[in-house]
Order: sequence, then C-alpha cells, then structure tokens
Amino acid sequence: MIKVKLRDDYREFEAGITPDEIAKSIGAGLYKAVCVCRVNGEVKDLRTPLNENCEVEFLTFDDEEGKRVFRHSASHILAQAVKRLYPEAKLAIGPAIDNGFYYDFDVEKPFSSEDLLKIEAEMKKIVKEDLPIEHFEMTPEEAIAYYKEKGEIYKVELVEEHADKGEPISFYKQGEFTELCAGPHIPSTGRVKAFKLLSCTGAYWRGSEKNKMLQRVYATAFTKAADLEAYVEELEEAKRRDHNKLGRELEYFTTVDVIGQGLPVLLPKGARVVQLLQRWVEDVEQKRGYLLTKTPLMAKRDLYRISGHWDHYRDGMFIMGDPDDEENECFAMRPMTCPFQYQVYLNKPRSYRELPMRLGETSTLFRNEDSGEMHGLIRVRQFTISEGHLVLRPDQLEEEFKGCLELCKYFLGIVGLLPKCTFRFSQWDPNNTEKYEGTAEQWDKAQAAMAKILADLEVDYEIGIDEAAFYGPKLDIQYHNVYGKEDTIVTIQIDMLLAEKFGMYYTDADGEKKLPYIIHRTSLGCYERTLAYLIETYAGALPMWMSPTQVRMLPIADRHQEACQKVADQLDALGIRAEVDTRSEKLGYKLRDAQLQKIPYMLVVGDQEAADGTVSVRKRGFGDLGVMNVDDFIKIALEDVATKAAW
RNA sequence: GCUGGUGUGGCUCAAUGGCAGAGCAGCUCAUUCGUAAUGAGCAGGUUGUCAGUUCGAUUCUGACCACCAGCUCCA
Repeated sequence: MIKVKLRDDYREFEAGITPDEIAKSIGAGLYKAVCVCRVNGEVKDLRTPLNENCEVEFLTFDDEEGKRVFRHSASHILAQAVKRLYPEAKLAIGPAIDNGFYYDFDVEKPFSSEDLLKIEAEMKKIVKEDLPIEHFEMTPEEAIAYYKEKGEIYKVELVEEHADKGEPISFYKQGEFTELCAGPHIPSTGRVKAFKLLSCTGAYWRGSEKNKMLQRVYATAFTKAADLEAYVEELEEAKRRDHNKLGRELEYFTTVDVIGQGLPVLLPKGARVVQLLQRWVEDVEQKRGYLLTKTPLMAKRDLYRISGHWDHYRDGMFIMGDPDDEENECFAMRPMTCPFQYQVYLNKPRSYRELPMRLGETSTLFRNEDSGEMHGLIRVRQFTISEGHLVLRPDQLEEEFKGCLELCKYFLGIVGLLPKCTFRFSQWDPNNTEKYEGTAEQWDKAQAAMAKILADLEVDYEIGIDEAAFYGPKLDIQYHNVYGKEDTIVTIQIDMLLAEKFGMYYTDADGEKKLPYIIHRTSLGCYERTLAYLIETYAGALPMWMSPTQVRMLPIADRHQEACQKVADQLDALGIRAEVDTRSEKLGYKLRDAQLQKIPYMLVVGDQEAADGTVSVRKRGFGDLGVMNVDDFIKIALEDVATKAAW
C-alpha cells in the first residue's frame, strides 16, 4: 500500500495505482474533468503508475497547465487526422499556444478551407473512437531509424538533437498514430469534445526564413461546446473592434492604391485626434523641462555613417541616389531621429550644468518595411512619434530613466491604454554579431544599469533576448491587442555608444571633457499606432476630450436649426467641437446616425428648448439625460474635457 | 520578402463567356416630425491595373498593384 496526499487529506491505495484511477474513486465529476496531474509537483500523465508515497494534485481544463495539455493532445488528434487523409504529409511540430494550438505540416498542396472541414470531420471520428493515448520510449537510434523509414525528415532532425543527451526518446501512441512527444497528455482522445480549425497559413520550419515554408493549421479546443461558442463569439467581438475595419468605417483613415503600401491617409477625424494628442504631449513635455526641436526629415548618407545606421539599418531606409556611388551626393529619409537631434546638442560646447538636456520632437520617420509587414495604422512606412533624447551625466541616469517611465505611464494611463500593457526588457544577443554595435563590456554595463533601475523601480518585466536596438538595451512597453497579439507602443532605451561616435562631450565640474549617457525614448509612442489602439480599445467611441466631434446638435424640425447653430457657435467659442445636423430628417434618423458615429453628446432642440434656451442632452452610452440649461451642459462638457474622463 | 485568400458604385453584397443588379449612404422633391432608420424620384460602374485567349472577357489565363490572415522582420 502507498500513502497519497490529495488536496485535503491522505488516502491509501494499492501500489501501482494510477492518478486516473484515484480520480475515478473520488468522483465521476473529477474523473471526467481532469486532464493531467502533478505528482510531487511534477506534471505527469494520469496513467503514470504510483509506486511510492506521494502527493497528487489534479489539474483540469481550468488550470493553465491542464488547458495546455488538453490542447496539446488536441494537436495530436489534428496530426492523426491529417495523416489519415494525407499519408504523404510530413509532420513538424504541434504545440499548444495562448488561445488554442497549431500543427505544422509539410504538404505538396496547402490546405484549402474545404480540406480543413474534411480534417475536422476526421478529427471528430478520432474523438469518437476514444483512443487511449499511451506513452512509450525508444532509444535515440531506434527513433531515428523509425522516422527515417517513414520519411519524417523533420522528426529525424528533432530526435537527432536529443540523441546525444543519453536519454530515451519519449513517444505517444493513439491508435495507429505515433508521435514524438515529451508529453504529458490526457488519457484518451474521447475527451476532446469541442474544437475548431481556424485557419491555415504558411510558417517557416523552426521559424527561420532560410528554411522551407510549412503549412500551419491553427485551431482551438475546449472541453465544452458552450465554451467553444463563447470563444468564437469573442473572436467576432474582436473583429468588431478591429481598428483596421472600424478606423476605415468611421473615417479615421484610408489607404490608396496609387499612394502605396504602408502609407495611410489620415482623414479629418484621424488627423484631429493625432493633433490633439501631439499638442497635449508637447505641452506636458514642455512643463517637464523638454526643449522642443524640429530637425530635417532627411540627410546625406554621411550622417548615417557616423550613427551606424548605414551599416546596420540600410535595408530599412529610403535612399535617394545611388548608395554605392561615392562621386555624387546620396541622401536618405530618416528612419530614426537620434543623429539629427544630437546636432542640437552639438551646436556648441556643453557644460555639466546643462545636463540633463531633454530634447523632444514630434518626429516623422520613414522605414522601408518589407511589403508583407504593413497593417492598417499599426505597421506603416511613414509614421510620427513623440520622440525624445535625454543627454545626461552618468549619475543622472536612474533619476532620468525614472522620469521617462513615469511620463509615458502618465500618458498611457490617461488615454486608457496602460491596463493592456506589459513591460519587456529587450536585451542583445551576443551571438548576433551582425546586428549590434559596441563591445560586450559596453553592453553588459548598459544592461546591468537598466536591470538595476528596473529593480529599483520595481518594474515587473519579461526579458526579450535579441530584441535590443543596435546601440543599446530597451525597456519596451508592449500593448496586447484584442486578438492577443502584442506590439511595442512605447520604448525607453539606454545608449552608451552613440555619444562617442558623434563626439558629444561635456565639460564636467573638474574641467575634464566627458562622454554623456543618452536615453532614447518615446512618451506616447507612434501616433498612428496609438490611434489604432485607441480606436480598438474604445471600439471607436473615443473619450469626449479626444473625440473629433464632441457634440452634435439635432434640430427636431428645420425651424430649430438657427437655435442649434447658436448653441454650436457658443460651444465652438469655448473650444468644444460641435456641429449641426441640418438634414430634414426625423429625430430618430439623425439620432441613429449620431449614435453610429459614436459622437459623445447629442443635443436635441425643439420648440421647448428653443424658447427656453435649453438643450435636451443625450449622452453616448448613457441615453437621455433630460433637458438642461446650455450653461449647465457647457459646465459638464468642459469638465469632461478638463479631466480627460474616459466613458 | 515568403505561404494562402480576396478585389463588382462611398459601404454591404448579388449576377453572368453575350445590355452589370439590389439595399444602405448621396442628391432632388414632398413631409417638419421629440430620443436608433418617413416616402417618392434621380444620379452613381472602363467589375483593382495591364497584357493574353476569344467573334465577344467583368467572368478564362498570366503579370503587376492593393487589401486580409499568418510566417519572418520591427515603433
């Protein structure tokens, strides 16, 4: 007999019992729900025989680990179905991911949506067959021979990597299907009750563009059909918030074939929001000691030679002229502001008394992204960022870094994006010698400094290896969109290299010339991208203070237009953006339109209001607030704007 | 850049190897209306672009362009 510690108590069982059987003895509910278990803290299959006293914890689909295992097993079912229908398909890998799982196949012809339906039907059969999922092992030699014989070249590659570890190779088997896999897995295929194949796309083997492109089938799986339906509904909801659709529908931006990819046109509404954000950022930064600069959008290649962009970023630049012709001048649009803004510092000799020097600029940049990268307002070839460089003495680094972090958290907090953000400490990869400037000592120093600052500021971050800029480590603030995809919205970088390249010295108190540190940072990131996330976050219903149109006047009949215009003029004079709907339509029609346009306030004026000098106020999302004096409404509206309230 | 999908009035979508159609939006007229769609009429298209096949192409083929999903790359 062995003693097994369960959640609440100790129970005794025959040696050799499996966690599966224990779960069954506890209750049918648990038995049906459990996916995998932890034995003495280690995640194990439910069919692992227990031969000694131990502690067993059952994990269900509600546990992250349980969910992962469940979906990983679902990916095996997918692979099995594909092998049944397309025996020539070669298997690559099939892990669980955040919201589901995928499997990569090497097939002659990519799967069509009809193929996916067929595969899905075959998967249903496999689930119905309720095949036990059983673990077994082979020696590396056996495993390699086994896969070589089957022609599974990707599996051979994977096994070969494990071969020299001196460990047996772990396999799982369900029916006729055998899969190289470390596990663990659920006990049988019958438990995967609700799943859906979502899409099929290309993906490089092992994530490298040098390798063959495989076909990746994305899918998701749940234990209950209702949960699957809810997830599909969630995806639909995400589509409704998608900035790329909503932003075009609500006329924030558009794209034009003859202008080109990655060059969106900001329509009046989009341009207005960006202007509001820019003015706000510039004003706040001014109060925080930033000096506003305006530097050229292009320069001769000589500038980029000094900065290192010519060596490390040339493919990303728009170059005018022949870059290899040294006889004639060659210009390039700027992909970053740094080398330009440094010239402000270099304008004259600097004293330690001038540091920190905080330079800010609303800066337009040009990057020649690969054609497949562009996406709405998120990835574009021309964009404008709230740029800044802080030139400082080494002893000022922590304080100034802290100031930068606080500033962007302030901005992101007010616009309402901060709750969806996480932090990433982006470091260099010493093995990627092509990408980075500087010595290992310089990098270690810069990264150690940033690590200390982040620790002191108690920033909770993830580490991103090989995500650094070519001149230094970054703290990236990552925004997670409605589809769960993340992109950098704000970045703060420590640069201990470029000052020397540009000869940016200062005279210290001791009369010595010294090199400053430089912080590169944005405060609200790139305005196009930020606008996209605002549209998404608010589903197009931007907070009052940044709405392109804040108030729409709705006359009940044409005779009320004059009274409406009067109120609109009054609001305009106070800086509240108001317009009058002068169409000869019924109130319901105009109201519906204003509502669909997501205008924050709709003011209805009929005989009563025109006579009394009042307005009937309807607030987006709140409905009819009733009749009030124009002055009272103005008070509310100005308060909304002043407090930048989000509703 | 790579894999796949898509491309018909401003938007949503029909149709066809032989005169391209509807709803919404727009304009005009009538209606002057109280919190999410009043009625009638009018106008709007070289079917993404350019080639090819064909008596005839929006439909079939090819190239290019743009958009979408994903990979790779990045604010």
